[in-house]
Amino acid sequence: MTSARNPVPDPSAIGFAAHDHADCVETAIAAAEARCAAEKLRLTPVRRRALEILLQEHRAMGAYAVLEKLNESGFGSQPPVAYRALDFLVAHGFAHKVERLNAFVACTRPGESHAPAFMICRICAAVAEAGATVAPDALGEAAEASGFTIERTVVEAEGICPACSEKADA
Amino acid sequence: MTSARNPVPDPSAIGFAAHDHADCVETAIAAAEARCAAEKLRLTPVRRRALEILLQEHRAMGAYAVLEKLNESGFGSQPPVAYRALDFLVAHGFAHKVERLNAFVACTRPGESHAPAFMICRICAAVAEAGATVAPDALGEAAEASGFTIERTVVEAEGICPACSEKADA
DNA sequence: CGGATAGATGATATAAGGTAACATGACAAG
DNA sequence: CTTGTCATGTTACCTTATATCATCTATCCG
Repeated sequence: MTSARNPVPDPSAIGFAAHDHADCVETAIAAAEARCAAEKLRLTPVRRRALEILLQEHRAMGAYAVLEKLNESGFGSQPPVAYRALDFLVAHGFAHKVERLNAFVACTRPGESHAPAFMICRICAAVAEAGATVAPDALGEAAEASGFTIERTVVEAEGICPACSEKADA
Repeated sequence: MTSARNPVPDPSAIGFAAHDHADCVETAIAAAEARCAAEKLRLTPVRRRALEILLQEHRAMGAYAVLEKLNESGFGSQPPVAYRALDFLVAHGFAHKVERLNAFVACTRPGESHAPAFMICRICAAVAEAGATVAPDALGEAAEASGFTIERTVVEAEGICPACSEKADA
């Protein structure tokens, strides 16, 4: 489904800007290890590999795509394997789920407090995580007024990324 | 899936507050008809019925639940029937998709400009559409800075609704 | 009127996403 | 060493979503 909309996803799809990619994978893994050690979380082989996969691909991936890669690395090939690993990563802020795409991305700001906001290209499915917290105050007020307790907020903007925008002009 | 999480959804689930429901269905349908006439949109029987269904149920419904109801009304029973009708409603702002639940709700503010924001109860799956526009400025700025063109923004807050909150206290 | 075109519907088939439930294995605490 | 907890693996299955092709209907235009 995602892949149908996105036959040739831009492999450098995150952030809409060039960056030193090789480096960021290692850094992120190291950071994750440190944090898991500190918080007594268990970054098991499957989970670690799942995070590596998301970091390496560096774009939104469906659970089944992750599963396939996990399987290539010698882990189980059944859906729950991937979903459990991804659930762990999401639960602890190492990754996010992009609801709009039913897909997952590695978090680009490990450690920071989390109300992730995404910009999703409708054409190439590239995903960028926006900077600092972006959650709307107005929503908090509305929630308070009605007695609703917010635990998590998801913000996803759909539109056109710079690259596809240029192509359209041409 | 939704129904597994939500075996007994609160039937008066929208807005977290009592309201005159019988009335609002008719009003909304009439408004939709008027707008379709004005904008030369075709509110065909299937589409109209789909909107009625969403309005009557007055909560987030999966496409297949809508399909079932459509079928009871004498329309086709295959998925595309429901998805097409729902796509039309969403495209023109008569309904919204709640990404988090893979479900659809009738819009509670027909006519107003749309950057819908939802509050979703993690326990009973009730959904409330927040009032006025709630889209975060910070995101707009981030987008502009990176050259991303926003076309639509989705805001979904997960948490606990007043009713479930009370139950938890007891 | 009559044909062309565009949009809507119907039906078939299949892809993709997601979970429940149960069995096994690793490991630390008592 | 055994009990409890958490992670993994596997089976089976359910839900959500789309592609595709055929048909129908309305509208526009000559």
